Amino acid sequence: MNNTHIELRHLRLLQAVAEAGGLTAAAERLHLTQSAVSHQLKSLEAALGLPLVERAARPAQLTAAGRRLLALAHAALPQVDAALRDLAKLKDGDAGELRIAVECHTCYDWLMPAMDSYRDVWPGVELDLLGGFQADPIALLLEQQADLVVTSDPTPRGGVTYAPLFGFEMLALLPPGHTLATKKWLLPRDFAEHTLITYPVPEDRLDLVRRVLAPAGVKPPRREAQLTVAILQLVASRRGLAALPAWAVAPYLERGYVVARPIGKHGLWAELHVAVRSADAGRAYLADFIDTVRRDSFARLPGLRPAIIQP
Amino acid sequence: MNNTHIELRHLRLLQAVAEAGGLTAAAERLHLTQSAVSHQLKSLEAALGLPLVERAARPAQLTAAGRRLLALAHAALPQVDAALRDLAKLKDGDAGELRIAVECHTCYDWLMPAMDSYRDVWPGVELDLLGGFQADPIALLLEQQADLVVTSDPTPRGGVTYAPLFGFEMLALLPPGHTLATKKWLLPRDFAEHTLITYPVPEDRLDLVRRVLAPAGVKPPRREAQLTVAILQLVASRRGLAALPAWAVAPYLERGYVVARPIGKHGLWAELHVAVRSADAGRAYLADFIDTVRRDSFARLPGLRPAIIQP
DNA sequence: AGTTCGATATGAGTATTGTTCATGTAAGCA
DNA sequence: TGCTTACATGAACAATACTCATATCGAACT
Repeated sequence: MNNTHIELRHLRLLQAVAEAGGLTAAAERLHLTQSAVSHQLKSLEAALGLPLVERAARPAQLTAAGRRLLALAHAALPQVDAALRDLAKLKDGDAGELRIAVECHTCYDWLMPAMDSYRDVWPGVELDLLGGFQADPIALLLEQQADLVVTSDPTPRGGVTYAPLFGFEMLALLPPGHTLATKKWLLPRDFAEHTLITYPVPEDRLDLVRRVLAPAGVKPPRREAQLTVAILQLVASRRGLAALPAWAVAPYLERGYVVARPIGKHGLWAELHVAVRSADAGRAYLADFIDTVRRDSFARLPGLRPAIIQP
Repeated sequence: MNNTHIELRHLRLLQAVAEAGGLTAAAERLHLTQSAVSHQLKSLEAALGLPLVERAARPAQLTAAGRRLLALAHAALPQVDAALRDLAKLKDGDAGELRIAVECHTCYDWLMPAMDSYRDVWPGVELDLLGGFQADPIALLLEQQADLVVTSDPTPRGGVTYAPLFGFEMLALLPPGHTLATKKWLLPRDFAEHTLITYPVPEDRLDLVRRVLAPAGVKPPRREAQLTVAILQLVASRRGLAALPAWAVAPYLERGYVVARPIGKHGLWAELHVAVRSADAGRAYLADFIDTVRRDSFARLPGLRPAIIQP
């Protein structure tokens, strides 16, 4: 009689809709089509005899029934994950070594908290963060100096397996009150007359230069700074413009310290991936680290979207 | 990577296997074939890369991995049920009236505790137990005197909807040391020379008489008693034989007060069903009462099996 | 108003996966 | 050693989840 055939899939769906704020965005996160999400939600609502999502509102609002089911999802899904983790430990053991190399300056912002959550559930894994900027971190991987690399360039290489983390937007930063702040988004020529403030990395590693300015033939003067705060300080004091990931500047935007604009009409989007040795790809503690980072990032960082590029 | 596609279905399966003590028994409870259960379990084990059930042992033993997943099931499934109940309340309201009529003397044994658990989750429903033995309780249902009837006879009647509760075995009771106790099971003629002690109901309501003794032309003398303990006392003091549901006599068997034997090689099995007015069948508080009773009974009563008879 | 754009809905077709049916195999018990 | 009970297996079938292509809807902007 009360044969409501609800499944974990439905809970994950509802959670994704709530977190992503819409069916379409949820579909991307779940690696499904928008149609699949719509159909699935509809059939669930039909089975329950109750609407779960207020379709009109944006971002999509859950109904009272939807919120009750979401509460169930929040209670149950972590338990499921924990159980699967325990099973993985039963299978492969709960110890391991995980030396992480990062090729991106701002990545520490989200990597450190993610590592903290990870440590809680895999206390047996020895976590290490390799210091210093690495020119070719993938080499470290193959030389067994590192076990996991965070990179923005998932070009296939022998013996290396990539997994996508997320896509994020690079925002152009202007001092408050700057003339360009009147525009909704910036074009390559808007950078021409300004100094570009960047981390100390080669030009071909800068997405803004490589994918936007260079193709347009714009070559602004550059000035380098080591730290994110230093870059922001230089922008705020009108020494030039910069481009940083949305998540890295969100706190400064809130305080009005600098102003951000998309680069190009659709924005400049970049992605992060992790690389591991293919031989290690099956290890549970490694796979779960990647899951943890991804989950943690989507929960913590603003303006993420799923990665699209296939290695 | 860690894409273990586990679903609530799997948890319910594992719980059924653990409770029923075997794949075949679990299949019956889930209203599936044994084959389906075997396939499903196998695919789950393959997905996890771990065996969950020790097939050799009887009753089927869970492995460490199986026990971990079972723990998850015990934690998660009640939360799911609670959520579905809340949704049902959102949909249909949380109040109602539920007057229960019972046509079986021993049913109070399990009905009262089940009503107690039910009261906890549906405090808004007014529960009433109609007293006295009813000749035709279905009539009460149609006259709006009762809202739910427990019966062993689900013959279709207009305006009445039946739902199966469970099947149970009627055991013949002998005093300890009785000659018949040497047999593994009793045959109709074994009853011929003994007084049959029963509740005060017409003969055609006694399964033993109707389905076993009458067809064999055996007509033993009868003696009636109102209470279960009285019947047991009479058997123990060698005034005759009786037949009662296995669950009703289990505590007395443990203490060796009486001895029980199956009736016929395969035992005499009876079933209980509930009847509600078809107009009410959709009401959430009613449907959930039936679920509660069924769950509660299987958890509490020994030797149950799913009902087979279709109304 | 009309147009455009982003988001959701829908219907038909396909793919996947769950279930049954009909057997086969292994282990426990007279 | 047969008999019985429980589980496994493979092929056929059924259910259902997903995608593709397209329609509809609503808000924002001329």
